[in-house]
Amino acid sequence: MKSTERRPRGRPRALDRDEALETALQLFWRHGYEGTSIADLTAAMGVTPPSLYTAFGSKERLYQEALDRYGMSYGSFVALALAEEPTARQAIERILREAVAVYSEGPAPRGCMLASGAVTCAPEHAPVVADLSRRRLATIAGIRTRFDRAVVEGELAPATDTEALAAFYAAIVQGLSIQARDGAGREVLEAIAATALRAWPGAAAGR
Amino acid sequence: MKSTERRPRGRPRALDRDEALETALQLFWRHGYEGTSIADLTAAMGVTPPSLYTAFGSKERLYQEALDRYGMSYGSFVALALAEEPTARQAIERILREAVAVYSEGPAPRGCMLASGAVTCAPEHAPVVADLSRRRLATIAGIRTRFDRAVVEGELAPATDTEALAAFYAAIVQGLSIQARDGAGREVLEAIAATALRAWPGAAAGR
DNA sequence: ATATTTTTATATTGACCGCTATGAAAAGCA
DNA sequence: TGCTTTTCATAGCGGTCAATATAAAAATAT
Repeated sequence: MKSTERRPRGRPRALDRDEALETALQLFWRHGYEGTSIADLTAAMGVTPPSLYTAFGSKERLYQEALDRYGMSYGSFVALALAEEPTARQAIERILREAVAVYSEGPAPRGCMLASGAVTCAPEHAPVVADLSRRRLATIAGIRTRFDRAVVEGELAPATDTEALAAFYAAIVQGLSIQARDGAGREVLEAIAATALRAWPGAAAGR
Repeated sequence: MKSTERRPRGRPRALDRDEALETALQLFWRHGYEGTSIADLTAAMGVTPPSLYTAFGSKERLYQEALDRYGMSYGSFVALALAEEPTARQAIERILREAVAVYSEGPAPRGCMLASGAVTCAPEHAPVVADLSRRRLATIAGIRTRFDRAVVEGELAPATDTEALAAFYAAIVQGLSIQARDGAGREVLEAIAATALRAWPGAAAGR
């Protein structure tokens, strides 16, 4: 019996916090931080501004929570691949494969929420840009750490510039994100990924 | 003698159109379309709104003119490299080299104005996004055309997927742009470019 | 029943958005 | 010296921005 969950004191909230956060994620993903207004958010959630503010505090904090949620759902494939795949090479292959799938999904492709979110914006929103930048750098650092492990395990040569290699594959993912939003076909995106794998250390280049 | 230039009838304009356009280019480059307000623009130009509107029509048209100017100045190196370099390979090398230099320039790196300009934004500004997308696609098409020529000239194998190869190097440039804005050092950016060249058809991959 | 607590909706807040109506200022033309 | 033409600065247009003051509504607690 779950009767241990006592109802709190006041009026029960009509807003499903989890559902509302998913709605915010979708809007921010498609239109970015500056391109999504509080009015857009409340209309899509079916609530009024005060409900949104008591639940999430501010637009900026709501955006950060949406980014967290993205990292634990649509964007989780990167960390999962790095942790689960037996080799760094296989991890990168899976990351590129899944990036193509996620970024080109739906009638209006959305790319990567981190890469396409808020690269440029007004000076007063600099904290948002800095936060996004930090998240992108953290992703690259994660890839690099996996490459360092591959060096220790003998998969990659000791002289490998793991920082540069991680930055390279991150650049590919960022390029995939932009071109997906530009409407590039899945075949083109897959071809970009395949070409990027030709740069893998020691790999034989194709024709 | 250049006396053939008759002064027009009315009050002479205090606004130097060329100088004002360069100012707009810089602001739009740093802060994007939505992140730059008319007030920002007029303040930086040292004029009042009516002067800006008589000279450029609207914010959207000013942005387009700024993009045109970018393509003929800071961004011209792509078309120049494609036209001037004797081989496609040398053209790509030069594009990557100059992209690193231009994107990481200055105290606050600006990346590529086309790649970082307005990937996501409010639905009402969809025409701006579409215009930028069109310019990015045109750049890729230009690279692809150069690659097709390289196939005809025997530099690249007839079976080369020139569309995919062009999209790949465009993705690298887009990734360079984002990471430059994120503060990546010049060495990292150069290493990304060097890694990308390892994917060149027939090239021997490094360690 | 009454009090307490929390969330809700209504209605605004001041600031800023892109843009423009109005009329004065500055030039050439007669 | 007018008269015409064009650009200029002042001031403000309606609209939207993110965020809130206020108070009614809806639950538990006493």
